[in-house]
Amino acid sequence: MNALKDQTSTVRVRFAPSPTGNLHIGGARTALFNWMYAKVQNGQFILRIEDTDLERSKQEYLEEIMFSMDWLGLKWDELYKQSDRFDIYREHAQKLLKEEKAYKDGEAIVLKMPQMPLKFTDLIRGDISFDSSEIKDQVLMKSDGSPTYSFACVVDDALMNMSCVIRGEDHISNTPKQLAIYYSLGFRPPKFAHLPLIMGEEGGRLSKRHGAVAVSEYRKMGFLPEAIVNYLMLLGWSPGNNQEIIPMASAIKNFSIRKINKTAAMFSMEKLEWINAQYIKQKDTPSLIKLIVPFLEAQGVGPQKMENGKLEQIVNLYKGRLSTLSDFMNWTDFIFADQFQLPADLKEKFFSKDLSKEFSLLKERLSQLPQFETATTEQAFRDLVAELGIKASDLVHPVRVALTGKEVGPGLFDTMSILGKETTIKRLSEAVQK
RNA sequence: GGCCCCAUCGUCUAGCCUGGUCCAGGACAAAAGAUUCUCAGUCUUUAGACGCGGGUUCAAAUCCCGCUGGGGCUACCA
Repeated sequence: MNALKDQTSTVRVRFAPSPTGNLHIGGARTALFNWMYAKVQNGQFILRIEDTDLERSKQEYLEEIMFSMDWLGLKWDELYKQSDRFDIYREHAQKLLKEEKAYKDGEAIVLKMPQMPLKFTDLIRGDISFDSSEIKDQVLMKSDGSPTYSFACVVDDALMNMSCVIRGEDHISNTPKQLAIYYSLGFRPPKFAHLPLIMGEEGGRLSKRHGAVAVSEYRKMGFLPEAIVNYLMLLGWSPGNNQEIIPMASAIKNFSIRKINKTAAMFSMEKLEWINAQYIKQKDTPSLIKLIVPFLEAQGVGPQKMENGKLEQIVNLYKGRLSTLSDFMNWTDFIFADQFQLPADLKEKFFSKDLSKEFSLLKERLSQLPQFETATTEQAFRDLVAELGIKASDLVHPVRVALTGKEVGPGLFDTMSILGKETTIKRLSEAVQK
């Protein structure tokens, strides 16, 4: 009914990355919390590219950031680039100059720090105040005509009608400087919420020296976007019902900025992997296949090796043991490889004793089977070991090694069934003649 | 150094606002057992925390102060 009132009460939040690198996992979490907050409040989520540093900003990073956000499912309602808005910043700086709230220093325009209490109520931390006498005059426009971070940020947040600025804790100390800019410009500051930082496993802020930090790296490692998002939201927030695997719909339902905690959280690859494994197990096989195929292709596995029913059988068998999609490759390489080399250490461990008699008997029995499937191969195998008077496990392990080149893996008879009669027999022969 | 933020199991956290229901709950990791041809998975179980010191109070993980520890900022980077 009242358009103006509606306008001002609308929740508008933003994520403002700088395209000087790929989307960082910490940035992704900031984006996620902003996005969730917008969803809960039925507001808008804005993506603003802070590319005022012309030197370091790169188009490829910009594209990568948008791609990764999209991949994570964080869709934005509006998009801005600060490099398109230099005129606006210049105008506002000129205004401050005219009003003598700023002065020139060479070509640069510098804000006279007003002497006033610079305090705000952080939605997560409560009241925070600074003494403005401790803060020096702030450069607004650099000598090269580009705006500084704080200035562009304030002008944009004000002009874009942000209701709340949700960002990392590292910006707490920037807030008083920005508050001074808001007041000098005559703008009303938004609300602020400063998120706890994500730390690396050895402490300190999460950075490249701790391993992968870019969302794209996690994608390439075979993490699912749902799992990354799920893990990230658990860093500093909890739905409060002991739930760990949280579907987005229920996360949004339970989300509240008040429930975000203040403590920095250490990033744990192990927990991320566990969550990823849970999501993989939850997937139905056809969708999982779709996700795995690109990884197979990247390994040079041709489509002729991915026949419909076959791949489904394989994926079903290995689904429960995957932490990441790329794990699938490590488990199943022996299925897709034409050539098969038995690792020397395993050869030594399992075939120093002569097994040619057992192996040829097994080959004989297996080749006679009219139906080569899990149940029939197992029956044939068990009959044979009973006749030979040996323990099943005495033969199971060498046979697994012969077929897969690995000591561990799923049930032997499932493995045989996937390999098929021909390959199974061929590998049994090769193992004993080697 | 100055300013600012933070402090529950090894890690992520619930509880703290509105003190008693908490000899502190869950999850990851760890250990043990069950299942099985191995490993993984699954199920069951065990171990494991309120940083320290002062207050306030009949009562403190919860409120207050100090210390210690960790983190951030201190750029014409964002």
